Amino acid sequence: MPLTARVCLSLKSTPSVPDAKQNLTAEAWARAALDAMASGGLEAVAVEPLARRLGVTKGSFYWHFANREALLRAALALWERRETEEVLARIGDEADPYARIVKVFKEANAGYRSGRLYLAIAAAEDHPLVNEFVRRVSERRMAYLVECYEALGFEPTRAQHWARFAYATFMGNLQIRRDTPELMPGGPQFNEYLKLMIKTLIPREGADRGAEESHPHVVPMRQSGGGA
Amino acid sequence: MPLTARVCLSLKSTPSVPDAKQNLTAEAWARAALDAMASGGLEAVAVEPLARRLGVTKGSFYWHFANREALLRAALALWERRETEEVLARIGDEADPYARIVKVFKEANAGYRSGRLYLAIAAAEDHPLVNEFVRRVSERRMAYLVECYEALGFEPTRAQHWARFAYATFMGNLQIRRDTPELMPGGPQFNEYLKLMIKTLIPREGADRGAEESHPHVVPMRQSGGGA
DNA sequence: CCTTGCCCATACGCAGGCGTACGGGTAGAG
DNA sequence: CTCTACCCGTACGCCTGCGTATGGGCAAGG
Repeated sequence: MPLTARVCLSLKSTPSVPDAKQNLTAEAWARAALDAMASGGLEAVAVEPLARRLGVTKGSFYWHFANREALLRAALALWERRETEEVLARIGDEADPYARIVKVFKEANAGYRSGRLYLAIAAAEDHPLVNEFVRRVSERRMAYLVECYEALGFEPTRAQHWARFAYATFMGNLQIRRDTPELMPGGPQFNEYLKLMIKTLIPREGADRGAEESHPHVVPMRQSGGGA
Repeated sequence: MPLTARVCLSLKSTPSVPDAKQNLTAEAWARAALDAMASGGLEAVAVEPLARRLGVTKGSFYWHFANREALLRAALALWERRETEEVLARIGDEADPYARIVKVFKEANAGYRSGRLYLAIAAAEDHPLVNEFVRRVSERRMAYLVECYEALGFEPTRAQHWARFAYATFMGNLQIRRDTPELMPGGPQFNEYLKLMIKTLIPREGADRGAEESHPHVVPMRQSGGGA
């Protein structure tokens, strides 16, 4: 009954066209698991519902994975890979630390889908495996922000404070957008809100006032051992 | 076998002493449900595990509640009551809006238990019943903050922006403390962090600079015709 | 003592998810 | 054509949680 157009694609390239009913890959299961997670949390990553959604049965699943935890591990690994790759791909080539933080901000407030997924995964921090991945991703994000603030001329401690402050604001905005979207404005109001946060969370050392529209490049301070 | 010390306490007073094995009340079930929720999320609110934890069987539960959803409703109602009561009790008598926001901040960053519970409940926004309660609580909190910022002299739109900003920071700090507690400093470092957020999130209209240690009371502006 | 009402234990059927055993079908190699 | 490896369907047992039916213990009231 199945079409059986044997392709057997490796893990490095996404099929891009699911082609109705090809043979499933482990990554297809992992992607479906992430989708389910974004929708219904960790508990939604169940073998039989996923199999139904993919149009197959458990027989397929237990061929690719040893058990449910293996699927979770694969899904979380895929998520971690996406996070780091996307972040590095979109804002990694930006030299100016100010513009980097701004980009992070706009990405964080624009990509609702990835934010929702993050909240869903983070909500299951009880699970030790999940906790491990969440820790790595969060610490990496924070470290990136700390670097940005240090490149702006802040000493390490204050850079950590500002980075934590900014990261907390990202996360909180995600929560607000998910739980009470009517409290998050749209259109020009949102742009005002965004500008307020950016202006507030990226202060210039010593002087807070001046330059509302233009964000002049700040000369990074030498910080003892390493340059920015 | 049970001690059977008939007391039959009403819903308005907590027993204060569980006394080993009294007859359970509906509120005792609701409190247990909130505890389970804070630990394991919405899925942890299961009848049989809760019964085991309370030392009884399902027979007790289905005497007090019609079904699981009724327990959820009672638990969420208890949560909402606690939230509003506690907030109003602790910072309701403060006249100065600046001090009110500061108190909100310190409470939000101090009470980790209630924050964890909030995150656990908010993580189940899929559930329509949960969503309803989360919306009410969040909107009430936001409205309170908006009032504070308006009392500080901000026009409504900017007051909403600042309130949302501050609220997002609260929520984000909760997330950070839960997911990556090692990124949240303790002791004097935390006080520095707190002071930075307070100083940044409660600006004085027009002038951002000045008064690092002393926070002078700002005269609230009349906002009939629109201030700022 | 007996009745009534409150609170709970026991036992059952049902549904859904996990993991396993086993068989079948297809494609490619020979 | 046959054999083999790969991928998946089917069927089963197990566990856990939901909801119900039913009975029983205990205290208060008569």
